Amino acid sequence: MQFKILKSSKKSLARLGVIKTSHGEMLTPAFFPVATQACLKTLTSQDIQQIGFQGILANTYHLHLRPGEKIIKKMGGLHKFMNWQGVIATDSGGFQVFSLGKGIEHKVGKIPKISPKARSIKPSLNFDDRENKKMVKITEDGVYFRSHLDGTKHFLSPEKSIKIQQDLGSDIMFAFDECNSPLDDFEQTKKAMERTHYWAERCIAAKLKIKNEKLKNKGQGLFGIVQGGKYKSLRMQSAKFIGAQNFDGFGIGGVFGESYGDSKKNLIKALNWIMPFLPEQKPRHLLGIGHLDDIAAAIKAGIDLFDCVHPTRVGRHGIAITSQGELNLNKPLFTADKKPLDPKCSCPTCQNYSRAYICHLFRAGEITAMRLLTYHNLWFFRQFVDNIRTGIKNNKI
RNA sequence: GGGUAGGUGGCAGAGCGGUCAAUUGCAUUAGACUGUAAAUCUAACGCCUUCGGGCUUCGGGGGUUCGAAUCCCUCCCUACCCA
Repeated sequence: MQFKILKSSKKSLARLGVIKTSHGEMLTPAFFPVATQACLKTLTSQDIQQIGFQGILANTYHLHLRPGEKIIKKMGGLHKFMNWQGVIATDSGGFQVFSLGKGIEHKVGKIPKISPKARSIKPSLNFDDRENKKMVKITEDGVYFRSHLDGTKHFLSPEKSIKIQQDLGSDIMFAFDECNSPLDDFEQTKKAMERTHYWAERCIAAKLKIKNEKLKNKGQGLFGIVQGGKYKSLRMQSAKFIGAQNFDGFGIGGVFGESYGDSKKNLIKALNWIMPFLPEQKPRHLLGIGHLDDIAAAIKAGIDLFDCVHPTRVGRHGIAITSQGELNLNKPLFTADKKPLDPKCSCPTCQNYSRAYICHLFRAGEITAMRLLTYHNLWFFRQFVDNIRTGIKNNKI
Protein backbone atom coordinates (compact mmCIF):
# COMPACT_ATOMS: atom_id res chain seq x y z
CA MET A 1 0.00 0.00 0.00
CA GLN A 2 1.24 3.46 -0.90
CA PHE A 3 -0.03 6.94 -0.26
CA LYS A 4 0.77 10.00 -2.26
CA ILE A 5 -0.32 13.54 -1.55
CA LEU A 6 -1.40 15.26 -4.74
CA LYS A 7 -2.17 18.63 -3.28
CA SER A 8 -2.20 20.34 0.07
CA SER A 9 -4.70 23.09 0.70
CA LYS A 10 -3.44 26.53 1.57
CA LYS A 11 -6.67 27.40 3.32
CA SER A 12 -6.75 24.48 5.71
CA LEU A 13 -5.01 21.24 6.59
CA ALA A 14 -7.01 19.44 3.92
CA ARG A 15 -5.17 17.56 1.24
CA LEU A 16 -5.87 15.59 -1.89
CA GLY A 17 -4.19 12.25 -2.15
CA VAL A 18 -4.27 8.80 -3.63
CA ILE A 19 -3.90 5.45 -1.97
CA LYS A 20 -2.50 2.76 -4.22
CA THR A 21 -3.08 -0.86 -3.39
CA SER A 22 -2.92 -4.11 -5.26
CA HIS A 23 -6.70 -3.77 -5.62
CA GLY A 24 -6.78 -0.39 -7.22
CA GLU A 25 -6.55 3.18 -6.17
CA MET A 26 -8.52 5.37 -3.88
CA LEU A 27 -8.69 9.11 -4.19
CA THR A 28 -8.67 10.85 -0.84
CA PRO A 29 -10.37 12.31 1.07
CA ALA A 30 -12.61 9.27 0.86
CA PHE A 31 -15.39 7.55 2.70
CA PHE A 32 -15.48 3.78 3.22
CA PRO A 33 -18.98 2.37 3.47
CA VAL A 34 -19.07 -0.35 6.08
CA ALA A 35 -19.47 -3.98 5.07
CA THR A 36 -18.90 -5.59 8.45
CA GLN A 37 -19.71 -9.15 7.50
CA ALA A 38 -18.32 -8.91 3.98
CA CYS A 39 -21.59 -7.42 2.92
CA LEU A 40 -22.77 -3.89 2.62
CA LYS A 41 -26.22 -4.63 3.91
CA THR A 42 -28.86 -4.70 1.15
CA LEU A 43 -26.34 -4.04 -1.65
CA THR A 44 -24.19 -6.15 -3.92
CA SER A 45 -20.53 -5.50 -4.63
CA GLN A 46 -21.58 -4.31 -8.08
CA ASP A 47 -23.92 -1.78 -6.50
CA ILE A 48 -21.08 -0.37 -4.42
CA GLN A 49 -18.96 -0.03 -7.50
CA GLN A 50 -21.77 1.64 -9.42
CA ILE A 51 -22.33 4.12 -6.63
CA GLY A 52 -18.70 4.98 -7.14
CA PHE A 53 -16.89 3.86 -4.02
CA GLN A 54 -13.34 2.67 -4.33
CA GLY A 55 -13.07 0.98 -0.96
CA ILE A 56 -15.10 -0.68 1.76
CA LEU A 57 -14.47 -1.60 5.39
CA ALA A 58 -14.99 -5.11 6.73
CA ASN A 59 -14.55 -6.49 10.22
CA THR A 60 -12.08 -8.94 11.70
CA TYR A 61 -14.12 -9.96 14.72
CA HIS A 62 -17.27 -10.70 12.80
CA LEU A 63 -15.60 -12.55 9.95
CA HIS A 64 -13.46 -14.53 12.37
CA LEU A 65 -16.58 -15.82 14.10
CA ARG A 66 -18.44 -16.38 10.88
CA PRO A 67 -17.56 -17.85 8.46
CA GLY A 68 -14.00 -17.87 9.84
CA GLU A 69 -10.85 -16.60 8.11
CA LYS A 70 -9.86 -20.13 7.16
CA ILE A 71 -12.81 -20.41 4.84
CA ILE A 72 -12.33 -16.97 3.37
CA LYS A 73 -8.68 -17.74 2.76
CA LYS A 74 -9.64 -20.98 1.11
CA MET A 75 -12.08 -19.11 -1.11
CA GLY A 76 -9.26 -16.94 -2.33
CA GLY A 77 -9.47 -14.06 0.14
CA LEU A 78 -12.09 -11.47 0.90
CA HIS A 79 -11.95 -9.78 -2.50
CA LYS A 80 -12.73 -12.95 -4.37
CA PHE A 81 -15.11 -14.20 -1.75
CA MET A 82 -17.39 -11.20 -2.09
CA ASN A 83 -16.43 -10.40 -5.64
CA TRP A 84 -15.22 -6.92 -4.86
CA GLN A 85 -12.28 -5.68 -6.89
CA GLY A 86 -11.71 -2.45 -4.99
CA VAL A 87 -9.87 -1.64 -1.80
CA ILE A 88 -10.77 -3.41 1.42
CA ALA A 89 -9.85 -2.16 4.84
CA THR A 90 -10.46 -4.39 7.85
CA ASP A 91 -11.13 -3.14 11.32
CA SER A 92 -9.18 -5.14 13.87
CA GLY A 93 -11.95 -6.19 16.24
CA GLY A 94 -10.88 -3.55 18.73
CA PHE A 95 -14.18 -1.77 18.44
CA GLN A 96 -16.08 -4.94 19.35
CA VAL A 97 -14.07 -5.14 22.53
CA PHE A 98 -15.85 -1.94 23.41
CA SER A 99 -19.26 -2.38 21.79
CA LEU A 100 -19.72 -5.90 23.15
CA GLY A 101 -17.97 -5.14 26.44
CA LYS A 102 -18.39 -1.78 28.06
CA GLY A 103 -20.87 -0.73 25.40
CA ILE A 104 -23.33 -3.26 26.78
CA GLU A 105 -22.20 -2.82 30.37
CA HIS A 106 -22.55 0.94 30.33
CA LYS A 107 -25.52 0.88 28.00
CA VAL A 108 -23.85 3.44 25.77
CA GLY A 109 -22.69 3.77 22.21
CA LYS A 110 -19.52 5.39 21.07
CA ILE A 111 -21.18 8.79 20.91
CA PRO A 112 -23.99 8.79 23.44
CA LYS A 113 -26.73 11.26 24.04
CA ILE A 114 -26.62 12.89 27.43
CA SER A 115 -27.93 10.06 29.51
CA PRO A 116 -28.17 10.46 33.27
CA LYS A 117 -29.17 6.83 33.44
CA ALA A 118 -25.96 5.69 31.82
CA ARG A 119 -23.90 8.09 33.87
CA SER A 120 -25.35 6.94 37.13
CA ILE A 121 -24.34 3.32 36.56
CA LYS A 122 -21.80 2.36 39.14
CA PRO A 123 -19.69 -0.74 38.69
CA SER A 124 -20.53 -2.00 42.16
CA LEU A 125 -24.28 -2.03 41.56
CA ASN A 126 -26.21 -4.98 40.20
CA PHE A 127 -23.02 -6.94 40.05
CA ASP A 128 -24.57 -10.29 39.26
CA ASP A 129 -26.75 -8.89 36.58
CA ARG A 130 -23.82 -7.13 34.98
CA GLU A 131 -21.56 -10.11 35.34
CA ASN A 132 -23.99 -12.23 33.37
CA LYS A 133 -24.01 -9.81 30.54
CA LYS A 134 -20.28 -9.34 30.51
CA MET A 135 -18.89 -10.82 27.36
CA VAL A 136 -15.39 -9.41 27.38
CA LYS A 137 -12.32 -9.64 29.60
CA ILE A 138 -9.31 -7.54 28.72
CA THR A 139 -5.77 -8.50 29.76
CA GLU A 140 -2.34 -7.24 28.71
CA ASP A 141 -1.99 -10.28 26.54
CA GLY A 142 -5.24 -9.83 24.67
CA VAL A 143 -8.98 -10.07 25.02
CA TYR A 144 -11.05 -13.02 26.13
CA PHE A 145 -14.60 -12.74 24.93
CA ARG A 146 -17.74 -14.66 24.38
CA SER A 147 -19.19 -14.81 20.92
CA HIS A 148 -22.29 -12.69 20.62
CA LEU A 149 -23.61 -15.40 18.32
CA ASP A 150 -23.46 -18.49 20.48
CA GLY A 151 -21.64 -17.64 23.71
CA THR A 152 -18.55 -19.71 22.92
CA LYS A 153 -15.24 -18.46 24.33
CA HIS A 154 -12.66 -16.84 22.08
CA PHE A 155 -9.40 -14.97 22.38
CA LEU A 156 -8.19 -12.08 20.30
CA SER A 157 -4.75 -10.46 20.55
CA PRO A 158 -2.65 -8.15 18.41
CA GLU A 159 -0.92 -11.14 16.84
CA LYS A 160 -4.13 -12.98 16.23
CA SER A 161 -5.93 -9.98 14.78
CA ILE A 162 -3.09 -9.37 12.33
CA LYS A 163 -3.02 -13.01 11.36
CA ILE A 164 -6.74 -13.01 10.70
CA GLN A 165 -6.52 -9.82 8.68
CA GLN A 166 -3.74 -11.32 6.64
CA ASP A 167 -5.81 -14.39 5.99
CA LEU A 168 -8.68 -12.18 4.95
CA GLY A 169 -6.28 -10.43 2.61
CA SER A 170 -7.43 -6.87 3.16
CA ASP A 171 -5.47 -3.98 1.69
CA ILE A 172 -5.49 -1.94 4.85
CA MET A 173 -5.30 -3.56 8.26
CA PHE A 174 -5.96 -1.80 11.51
CA ALA A 175 -3.97 -2.38 14.66
CA PHE A 176 -5.77 -4.13 17.48
CA ASP A 177 -6.67 -1.41 19.96
CA GLU A 178 -8.78 -0.82 23.02
CA CYS A 179 -11.61 1.61 22.45
CA ASN A 180 -12.77 3.45 25.56
CA SER A 181 -16.28 3.93 26.83
CA PRO A 182 -17.45 7.54 26.97
CA LEU A 183 -17.96 6.96 30.68
CA ASP A 184 -14.34 6.04 31.38
CA ASP A 185 -12.43 8.44 33.61
CA PHE A 186 -8.87 9.68 33.09
CA GLU A 187 -7.20 6.66 34.68
CA GLN A 188 -9.24 4.15 32.73
CA THR A 189 -8.67 6.02 29.50
CA LYS A 190 -4.97 6.21 30.19
CA LYS A 191 -4.76 2.52 30.88
CA ALA A 192 -6.54 1.66 27.65
CA MET A 193 -4.26 4.04 25.76
CA GLU A 194 -1.14 2.46 27.19
CA ARG A 195 -2.43 -0.97 26.32
CA THR A 196 -3.21 0.24 22.81
CA HIS A 197 0.39 1.45 22.49
CA TYR A 198 1.79 -1.83 23.73
CA TRP A 199 -0.46 -3.70 21.34
CA ALA A 200 0.52 -1.37 18.50
CA GLU A 201 4.14 -2.46 18.79
CA ARG A 202 3.07 -6.06 18.84
CA CYS A 203 0.92 -5.55 15.73
CA ILE A 204 3.90 -4.17 13.84
CA ALA A 205 6.08 -7.03 15.01
CA ALA A 206 3.44 -9.55 14.02
CA LYS A 207 3.15 -8.04 10.58
CA LEU A 208 6.92 -7.96 10.04
CA LYS A 209 7.27 -11.54 11.15
CA ILE A 210 4.88 -12.75 8.52
CA LYS A 211 6.47 -10.50 5.94
CA ASN A 212 9.83 -12.06 6.61
CA GLU A 213 8.37 -15.44 6.05
CA LYS A 214 7.70 -14.26 2.51
CA LEU A 215 4.03 -14.75 2.66
CA LYS A 216 2.48 -12.75 -0.07
CA ASN A 217 0.79 -10.27 2.19
CA LYS A 218 3.41 -7.61 1.99
CA GLY A 219 1.15 -5.35 -0.01
CA GLN A 220 -1.06 -4.92 3.01
CA GLY A 221 -0.86 -1.63 4.84
CA LEU A 222 -1.13 -1.42 8.60
CA PHE A 223 -2.67 1.55 10.36
CA GLY A 224 -1.93 2.35 13.99
CA ILE A 225 -4.71 3.78 16.13
CA VAL A 226 -4.54 6.87 18.29
CA GLN A 227 -6.57 6.68 21.48
CA GLY A 228 -6.76 8.91 24.56
CA GLY A 229 -10.46 9.68 24.75
CA LYS A 230 -11.51 13.18 25.62
CA TYR A 231 -8.26 14.08 27.41
CA LYS A 232 -5.90 16.46 25.69
CA SER A 233 -2.76 15.21 27.38
CA LEU A 234 -3.58 11.61 26.51
CA ARG A 235 -4.55 12.37 22.92
CA MET A 236 -1.26 14.19 22.43
CA GLN A 237 0.71 11.49 24.14
CA SER A 238 -0.98 8.82 22.05
CA ALA A 239 -0.54 10.69 18.78
CA LYS A 240 3.12 11.21 19.59
CA PHE A 241 3.68 7.54 20.36
CA ILE A 242 1.60 6.02 17.57
CA GLY A 243 2.80 8.64 15.08
CA ALA A 244 6.38 7.62 15.73
CA GLN A 245 5.80 3.95 14.93
CA ASN A 246 6.42 2.48 11.55
CA PHE A 247 2.81 2.37 10.41
CA ASP A 248 1.53 2.92 6.88
CA GLY A 249 -1.18 5.21 8.10
CA PHE A 250 -3.06 6.21 11.20
CA GLY A 251 -6.50 5.74 12.56
CA ILE A 252 -8.00 8.01 15.15
CA GLY A 253 -10.37 6.09 17.32
CA GLY A 254 -12.28 6.16 20.52
CA VAL A 255 -14.52 8.72 22.05
CA PHE A 256 -14.28 12.46 22.15
CA GLY A 257 -16.62 13.24 25.01
CA GLU A 258 -19.11 11.67 27.34
CA SER A 259 -22.16 13.17 25.74
CA TYR A 260 -23.33 13.86 22.25
CA GLY A 261 -22.82 17.63 22.34
CA ASP A 262 -19.54 17.16 24.08
CA SER A 263 -18.32 14.77 21.39
CA LYS A 264 -19.42 17.04 18.59
CA LYS A 265 -17.66 19.97 20.15
CA ASN A 266 -14.47 18.12 21.02
CA LEU A 267 -13.97 16.17 17.83
CA ILE A 268 -12.22 18.87 15.86
CA LYS A 269 -10.43 20.12 18.94
CA ALA A 270 -9.05 16.64 19.47
CA LEU A 271 -7.98 16.37 15.85
CA ASN A 272 -6.07 19.61 16.27
CA TRP A 273 -4.27 18.17 19.28
CA ILE A 274 -3.42 15.00 17.42
CA MET A 275 -2.53 16.08 13.93
CA PRO A 276 0.82 17.78 14.60
CA PHE A 277 2.22 14.46 15.79
CA LEU A 278 1.19 12.41 12.75
CA PRO A 279 3.65 12.28 9.86
CA GLU A 280 2.27 14.41 7.06
CA GLN A 281 3.01 12.03 4.24
CA LYS A 282 0.90 9.22 5.66
CA PRO A 283 -2.88 8.87 5.46
CA ARG A 284 -5.12 9.54 8.45
CA HIS A 285 -8.37 7.74 9.01
CA LEU A 286 -11.02 9.01 11.41
CA LEU A 287 -12.66 5.85 12.62
CA GLY A 288 -16.40 5.60 12.79
CA ILE A 289 -17.26 9.22 12.20
CA GLY A 290 -19.90 9.85 9.61
CA HIS A 291 -22.11 12.87 10.07
CA LEU A 292 -21.64 15.11 7.09
CA ASP A 293 -20.74 18.22 9.09
CA ASP A 294 -18.14 16.24 11.03
CA ILE A 295 -16.67 14.84 7.84
CA ALA A 296 -16.37 18.26 6.27
CA ALA A 297 -14.75 19.74 9.36
CA ALA A 298 -12.42 16.77 9.86
CA ILE A 299 -11.15 16.98 6.29
CA LYS A 300 -10.21 20.57 6.95
CA ALA A 301 -8.42 19.39 10.05
CA GLY A 302 -6.33 17.02 7.95
CA ILE A 303 -8.29 13.75 7.82
CA ASP A 304 -8.08 11.69 4.62
CA LEU A 305 -10.30 8.71 5.31
CA PHE A 306 -13.59 7.94 6.99
CA ASP A 307 -15.86 5.02 7.60
CA CYS A 308 -19.22 4.97 9.28
CA VAL A 309 -22.36 2.89 9.50
CA HIS A 310 -24.53 5.94 9.82
CA PRO A 311 -25.73 6.35 6.21
CA THR A 312 -26.47 2.66 5.82
CA ARG A 313 -27.97 1.93 9.22
CA VAL A 314 -30.11 5.00 9.25
CA GLY A 315 -31.18 4.25 5.69
CA ARG A 316 -32.46 0.86 6.73
CA HIS A 317 -34.42 2.60 9.45
CA GLY A 318 -36.15 4.91 7.02
CA ILE A 319 -33.98 8.03 6.99
CA ALA A 320 -32.98 9.62 3.71
CA ILE A 321 -29.98 11.91 3.93
CA THR A 322 -30.64 14.75 1.51
CA SER A 323 -29.52 18.25 0.62
CA GLN A 324 -32.42 19.43 2.80
CA GLY A 325 -31.40 17.38 5.78
CA GLU A 326 -32.69 14.04 6.99
CA LEU A 327 -36.16 12.87 5.99
CA ASN A 328 -37.93 10.08 7.81
CA LEU A 329 -39.74 8.16 5.10
CA ASN A 330 -41.84 6.27 7.63
CA LYS A 331 -43.80 9.41 8.36
CA PRO A 332 -47.41 9.77 7.20
CA LEU A 333 -46.30 13.10 5.75
CA PHE A 334 -44.86 11.30 2.72
CA THR A 335 -47.70 8.94 1.86
CA ALA A 336 -48.73 10.99 -1.16
CA ASP A 337 -45.56 12.92 -1.94
CA LYS A 338 -44.71 12.65 -5.63
CA LYS A 339 -41.26 14.22 -5.29
CA PRO A 340 -38.07 12.18 -5.28
CA LEU A 341 -36.14 11.90 -2.01
CA ASP A 342 -33.90 14.73 -3.09
CA PRO A 343 -34.76 16.75 -6.20
CA LYS A 344 -31.08 17.57 -6.62
CA CYS A 345 -29.91 13.96 -6.49
CA SER A 346 -29.00 11.95 -9.56
CA CYS A 347 -29.00 8.52 -7.94
CA PRO A 348 -31.17 5.73 -9.37
CA THR A 349 -33.53 5.88 -6.39
CA CYS A 350 -34.23 9.56 -6.96
CA GLN A 351 -34.43 9.11 -10.72
CA ASN A 352 -37.00 6.36 -10.56
CA TYR A 353 -39.06 6.45 -7.39
CA SER A 354 -41.21 8.87 -5.43
CA ARG A 355 -41.20 9.53 -1.72
CA ALA A 356 -44.75 8.15 -1.66
CA TYR A 357 -43.60 4.83 -3.07
CA ILE A 358 -40.67 4.51 -0.69
CA CYS A 359 -42.88 5.56 2.20
CA HIS A 360 -45.32 2.83 1.26
CA LEU A 361 -42.53 0.25 1.02
CA PHE A 362 -41.32 1.14 4.51
CA ARG A 363 -44.79 1.02 5.98
CA ALA A 364 -45.40 -2.28 4.27
CA GLY A 365 -42.14 -3.69 5.63
CA GLU A 366 -40.69 -4.35 2.20
CA ILE A 367 -36.93 -4.90 2.20
CA THR A 368 -36.59 -3.06 -1.07
CA ALA A 369 -37.27 0.15 0.85
CA MET A 370 -34.04 -0.33 2.78
CA ARG A 371 -32.13 -1.02 -0.35
CA LEU A 372 -33.42 2.11 -2.07
CA LEU A 373 -32.47 4.33 0.86
CA THR A 374 -29.11 2.67 1.43
CA TYR A 375 -28.31 3.23 -2.21
CA HIS A 376 -29.39 6.84 -2.10
CA ASN A 377 -27.63 7.67 1.18
CA LEU A 378 -24.37 6.20 -0.01
CA TRP A 379 -24.70 7.97 -3.34
CA PHE A 380 -25.22 11.19 -1.43
CA PHE A 381 -22.17 10.54 0.75
CA ARG A 382 -19.97 9.70 -2.19
CA GLN A 383 -21.05 12.86 -3.94
CA PHE A 384 -20.56 14.90 -0.80
CA VAL A 385 -16.95 13.78 -0.45
CA ASP A 386 -16.39 14.16 -4.21
CA ASN A 387 -17.48 17.75 -3.91
CA ILE A 388 -15.06 18.34 -1.09
CA ARG A 389 -12.25 16.93 -3.20
CA THR A 390 -13.24 19.25 -5.99
CA GLY A 391 -13.30 22.09 -3.51
CA ILE A 392 -9.77 21.37 -2.40
CA LYS A 393 -8.68 21.11 -6.00
CA ASN A 394 -10.22 24.50 -6.77
CA ASN A 395 -8.68 26.14 -3.73
CA LYS A 396 -12.05 26.62 -2.09
CA ILE A 397 -11.39 24.47 0.95
C1' G B 1 -86.93 -24.72 15.44
C1' G B 2 -83.06 -27.53 18.74
C1' G B 3 -77.94 -27.69 20.51
C1' U B 4 -72.97 -25.91 21.42
C1' A B 5 -69.22 -22.17 21.71
C1' G B 6 -68.65 -17.12 21.86
C1' G B 7 -69.23 -11.45 22.12
C1' U B 8 -62.96 -7.55 26.00
C1' G B 9 -59.62 -1.15 24.11
C1' G B 10 -58.10 0.14 15.91
C1' C B 11 -57.36 -5.48 15.08
C1' A B 12 -56.01 -10.35 17.08
C1' G B 13 -56.29 -12.31 21.72
C1' A B 14 -55.39 -13.04 27.55
C1' G B 15 -58.07 -12.34 32.00
C1' C B 16 -63.06 -15.49 34.44
C1' G B 17 -65.28 -12.08 42.01
C1' G B 18 -61.03 -7.49 44.70
C1' U B 19 -53.77 -6.44 43.49
C1' C B 20 -57.86 -4.59 36.15
C1' A B 21 -57.81 1.28 32.72
C1' A B 22 -57.40 -4.43 31.93
C1' U B 23 -51.11 -9.38 30.09
C1' U B 24 -49.32 -9.88 25.15
C1' G B 25 -48.76 -9.33 19.83
C1' C B 26 -49.93 -6.39 15.61
C1' A B 27 -51.23 -1.65 13.88
C1' U B 28 -50.62 3.55 14.98
C1' U B 29 -47.69 8.00 16.69
C1' A B 30 -43.15 10.15 18.31
C1' G B 31 -37.91 9.71 19.26
C1' A B 32 -33.06 7.50 18.65
C1' C B 33 -29.14 5.55 15.54
C1' U B 34 -21.39 7.93 14.19
C1' G B 35 -14.49 1.74 13.48
C1' U B 36 -22.90 -2.53 12.75
C1' A B 37 -25.11 -7.78 18.82
C1' A B 38 -29.10 -2.92 14.55
C1' A B 39 -34.68 -4.90 8.34
C1' U B 40 -32.84 -2.50 15.34
C1' C B 41 -33.99 -0.01 19.88
C1' U B 42 -36.97 3.49 23.24
C1' A B 43 -41.44 5.72 24.50
C1' A B 44 -46.68 6.91 24.06
C1' C B 45 -51.17 4.66 22.79
C1' G B 46 -59.82 5.42 26.92
C1' C B 47 -60.74 10.76 28.74
C1' C B 48 -59.03 14.69 32.13
C1' U B 49 -54.96 16.24 35.34
C1' U B 50 -52.01 21.48 39.51
C1' C B 51 -48.80 14.37 37.63
C1' G B 52 -50.80 13.23 43.93
C1' G B 53 -54.75 11.59 41.30
C1' G B 54 -59.76 12.03 39.16
C1' C B 55 -63.55 10.19 35.63
C1' U B 56 -66.08 6.78 32.11
C1' U B 57 -65.00 1.48 29.99
C1' C B 58 -64.92 -5.32 28.79
C1' G B 59 -72.38 -6.51 23.29
C1' G B 60 -77.46 -3.84 25.59
C1' G B 61 -80.57 -3.81 29.94
C1' G B 62 -81.51 -5.58 34.81
C1' G B 63 -79.80 -8.16 39.24
C1' U B 64 -76.53 -10.64 43.28
C1' U B 65 -72.34 -8.66 46.24
C1' C B 66 -68.94 -4.24 50.65
C1' G B 67 -66.87 -5.02 45.56
C1' A B 68 -68.39 -7.56 38.78
C1' A B 69 -64.80 -7.77 32.47
C1' U B 70 -65.36 -12.00 35.79
C1' C B 71 -71.62 -14.81 39.06
C1' C B 72 -77.29 -14.80 37.82
C1' C B 73 -81.60 -13.25 34.57
C1' U B 74 -83.02 -11.26 30.02
C1' C B 75 -82.52 -9.26 25.21
C1' C B 76 -79.45 -8.60 20.83
C1' C B 77 -75.56 -10.42 17.73
C1' U B 78 -71.74 -14.11 15.68
C1' A B 79 -69.75 -19.05 14.47
C1' C B 80 -70.36 -24.18 14.08
C1' C B 81 -73.48 -28.67 14.51
C1' C B 82 -78.41 -31.12 14.23
C1' A B 83 -83.39 -30.66 12.05
